[in-house]
Parts: sequence; C-alpha cells; structure tokens
Amino acid sequence: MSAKPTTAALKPVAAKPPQAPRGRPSSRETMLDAAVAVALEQGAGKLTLDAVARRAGASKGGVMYNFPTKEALLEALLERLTSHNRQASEAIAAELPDQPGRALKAYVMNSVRDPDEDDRVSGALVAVVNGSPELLQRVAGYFSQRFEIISGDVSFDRAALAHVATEGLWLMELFQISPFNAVQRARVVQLLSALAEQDLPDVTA
Amino acid sequence: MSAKPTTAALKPVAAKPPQAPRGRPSSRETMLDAAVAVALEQGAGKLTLDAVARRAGASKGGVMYNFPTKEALLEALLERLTSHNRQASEAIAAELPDQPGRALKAYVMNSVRDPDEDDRVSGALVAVVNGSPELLQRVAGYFSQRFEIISGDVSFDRAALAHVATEGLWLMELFQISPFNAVQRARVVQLLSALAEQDLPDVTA
DNA sequence: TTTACTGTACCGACTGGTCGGCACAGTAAA
DNA sequence: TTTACTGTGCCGACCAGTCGGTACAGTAAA
Repeated sequence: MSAKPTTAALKPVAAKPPQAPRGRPSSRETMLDAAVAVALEQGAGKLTLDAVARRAGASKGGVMYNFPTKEALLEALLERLTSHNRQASEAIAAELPDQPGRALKAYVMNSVRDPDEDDRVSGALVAVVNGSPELLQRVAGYFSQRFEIISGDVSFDRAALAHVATEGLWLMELFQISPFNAVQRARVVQLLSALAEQDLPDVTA
Repeated sequence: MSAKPTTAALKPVAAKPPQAPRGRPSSRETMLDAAVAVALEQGAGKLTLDAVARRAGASKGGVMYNFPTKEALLEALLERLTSHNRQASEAIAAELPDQPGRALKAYVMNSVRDPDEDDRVSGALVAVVNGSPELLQRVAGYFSQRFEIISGDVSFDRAALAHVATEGLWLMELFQISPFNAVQRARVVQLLSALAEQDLPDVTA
C-alpha cells in the first residue's frame, strides 16, 4: 500500500496531445460500432459509456482506456462517420461521367440512399449536436468543405438549391419528422436528382 | 434510519389523466419563457427544472406545481411553439393576395426570417428532439399537417421542393451547420421565394 | 377555507470519470 | 528451462455530482 507501485501517474500529460489512440484498433472499432448501435436503437440521450461498454461486450474501464473521455469517443465517432460519408460520395462520383456537376450529383445520390440501410450516420449526429460546441464546429466545417466541393464546377444557384433541398430531406428523415410517404419520397428524390443535373431557368425574374 | 419512512412508491400512478393544467396561466407563461431562455443560453442539455425555476424567479416546487413532470413542461413548450409558428404563418398569409400558393409562400417567408430574431424556436426543438419519442411524434404531426396546408393549392412538386429546401436551410441554421455566408444566404432566400411562387418546368424529363 | 404558490430537505437513479489491480505477452538474465 | 520483471490492455468497484421527482411545512391573497 505504500506509495503507488503501479500506474505511473507521473506523466506530464502535455495538455492533450494529438489524441494518441490507446488500445487495440479492433477494440476501438468494436466500441464505435457499439456506440452507433446504441444511438440508433435507444436514441442519443441513452448513449452512455456504460451502454457502449455493455453493447461492445467490454467494461466501462475498457472504454475509458480506449477513449479518455466521452467527448473523445464522440470525436472518433464523428471522424469515422464523416470519413465514411466522404468516401461513399467519392465512390459514387467515380462511377459518374466526368462532367460538370458530377460531385453535386454524387452528393445528392449518396444523401438520398434508402435510409434504412445501415449507413449509421443518423444517431451519432444527434448525439454530437446535443453536446459540445467544439464537435458541432467540426460538423459545420465538414458541411462547408463539402459545399465547396459540390459547388466547384456548377453555378451557385444550382449547388445551393440542391444542397438545402437535399439536406432538408436528409435532416427531416434523420429526426423522423418527414411528412412524405414512400411514393412521395420517391418523387422528391427524383426532383432532387433532376435539380442536381440541370440549371434551372433564372427563377428570380 | 430505520426502514424508509418517506418515498411512498405505492401509488398506482393512474396512468396520466388528461394533463389538467394547474396554477395561474401567467405563471405558466413565465416558466415557459424561462425554459426557452435557458435552452437558448445554456443549451438543451442544461434545461433542468432547477434552472427553469431559478430563471423564472420561482421555486422548484412552483414549477412542479404548474407542470407535474418535466415532460409536461416540454409538451407545453412545444405546444406554444407550434401554435406561435402557425399564427405567424397565418398572419403573413393574411397580408398576401389570395391566390394559389399563398400558404406556401407565407410558410417560406416565415421560415427564412432573420434567425437572430427571438422567435425562440431553436433551442427548444433541440431539447424536445433529444427526448421522448412521444414528443417527437408531435413534431412530426405538426410537419405533416403543415405540409398538407402548404400543398393544398399548388402542385406536389412545387410544394415538396419548397418544403425540403426551406426546412433544409432552417434546420442547418438551427444546428449552426449552414455553410452560407450572409450574401449567399440572401441569395438562397431569394431562390426559395421564387421557388414558392412559380411552378418549375417539369424537371424530370 | 381554498388556491397558489415558496422554500427546503431529501431520495433514488444515473452518469462521467477514477483507481487499484489482474492477466498476459514479451524479454532477458540466471 | 526457469525466474523475474515490464508494459499493455482491460476489469469492475467505487466516487462525486447531477437531475427528476417527492414531501411537507409555511404563507399570503381571495
């Protein structure tokens, strides 16, 4: 009992180094998967460290070992999420002919995919939104960056309108407040696709 | 210390009677105002009963007297919110010439108002969304109802597109993830207005 | 007397985070 | 081959704080 034989605790800590990830990568992934599952099934409000640990078949200590704080976990979750999202969009774009508006079209197509596919994005964003401003800012940054990409080779009007409309549908479905039934939704998706593909006549006459 | 003298825990609870509102209407309003203020200033996560009481210059007991549960408070908040929103839209519509698309135009105009006006909606919605599914369903119901109104006298395409686009801008600004600067936002608003006013040529050729 | 509270004390559940310690793989001297 | 030691990865008990909700005595106006 004299002194403390284990657990160094002498480290200078260095004011948050670039988030050196601890633990086995596989454990981290498992825990992130668990976090997504919990958020989707129980809602963001129930996304607790205990719940993640249980779901991952790990202990709370194990979670804390891999992610020093809950915010670190959310940050990693967000990172993985945006990364996947970006990759998915790029993959779709790669299949499209190389012409102006390709990135915009790919973005729209990626956003309106059948939502019950487990792209997992939903729950986590909610969890993040309801939290630290820092994380929110990351999301905002991602949105800005993405808008730059999709508006790179088309008119502002076209990109902006497609963007707000697509995000509108996506966010409403994320929060389960969309008023559309399946048929209506299909039509909206059709409209969004068309919107991404052609410039409208100048609507502000 | 012997046994447990307090905390009944024997109550049948009676499955929630129709929420008879207690207290003076003015007190209730003050507390709802306080709740909005707290949610806006401290975030939805800090919207606690104690915080509401302090902010309202009341006691916690007083809050509990007026709203038997926190959910009842949120419910009342949501009710007042949607009611105000509806009234604002209707007021705008009343100023508009009576022609097809009037409700749609009014809805768009109401939604894109300068957001730093204290229409208060923001914080509270977040607070509500992050919570019980019951309340979320109310929001969904409001959205459905509103879409019926705005799509009553125009084509589905026009109403649907204006709706998703308007909500997209609104929700992005609500979560502070909009990528637009002031000039860009103004242009987007212009586009939305135009969208609400005229049918597009059939974009799905 | 009733209504509408105030004010305070307290409970129980839950939450993020800490801490001591353990299993085990690797290593390297004996 | 055995023994001793080290660092990593993780467990699980625990802690302090927070929050919703309860209880109840007192009070002041109608």
